[in-house]
Amino acid sequence: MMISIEEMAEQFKLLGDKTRLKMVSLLSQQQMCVCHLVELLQSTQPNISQHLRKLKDAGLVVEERRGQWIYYSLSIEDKPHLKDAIEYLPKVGEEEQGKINAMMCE
Amino acid sequence: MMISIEEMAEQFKLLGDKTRLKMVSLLSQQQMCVCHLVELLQSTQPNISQHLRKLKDAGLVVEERRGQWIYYSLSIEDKPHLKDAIEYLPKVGEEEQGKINAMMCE
DNA sequence: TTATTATATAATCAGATGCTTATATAATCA
DNA sequence: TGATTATATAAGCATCTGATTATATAATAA
Repeated sequence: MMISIEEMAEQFKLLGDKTRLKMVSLLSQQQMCVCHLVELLQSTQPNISQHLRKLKDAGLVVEERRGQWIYYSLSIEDKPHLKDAIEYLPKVGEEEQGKINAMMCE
Repeated sequence: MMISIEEMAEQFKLLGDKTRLKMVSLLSQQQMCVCHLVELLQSTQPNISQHLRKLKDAGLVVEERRGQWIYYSLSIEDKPHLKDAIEYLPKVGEEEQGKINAMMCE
């Protein structure tokens, strides 16, 4: 089934917010829980949760609970139009990557 | 110069509206003047003009006057992240293509 | 010149959007 | 059990956005 132009517009709209696009960029490198995104994006937990909800409703991310934490990961294997675009997103800098590594090892 | 994530978000936001995405889809096949888009999208002239203005401000389209008409065409050769995504846009159907051909020959 | 056609711009407005604050739910720990 | 931690949801609000209507500008035709 071919994707409709309306559905594609909805997906682009989700990427059209810099907070969400940054989230997608981070999740394209590795799965993360909400608290990781809150810290990396210097935002609030409800704000990140609400953005994740929108991404999840559109099928762009999937969640997986592990104890208290819920890990989110990108789900775009079946969305080539997004996959290509996301590959052009700037990668995180060294400093930020350091923060990510530190968080992931805790 | 690498494109920033903010700039990419701005561009995705422009594609995140179904009227504009349809315009981009049509312009990806051939250049058109405002009146063509108005007819094909069954919209009003000011509405189409204002969407074109936003696309132009972001550098996604360029204009070229020919007499009374101003032809717009897509300008994404230098934007690979958009180019790939746009190639996945559904192509117009036979009926619509017929309308386009008829308009272009007048 | 005046009338017509094509396009742009401005003003308005209803509805959508993103963020904050407060609260609820769920898992874990003591 | 109660306390803590992680996450989700709901309400409120200021801002943004897309569409309409009215008007302005520019090119062409009579």
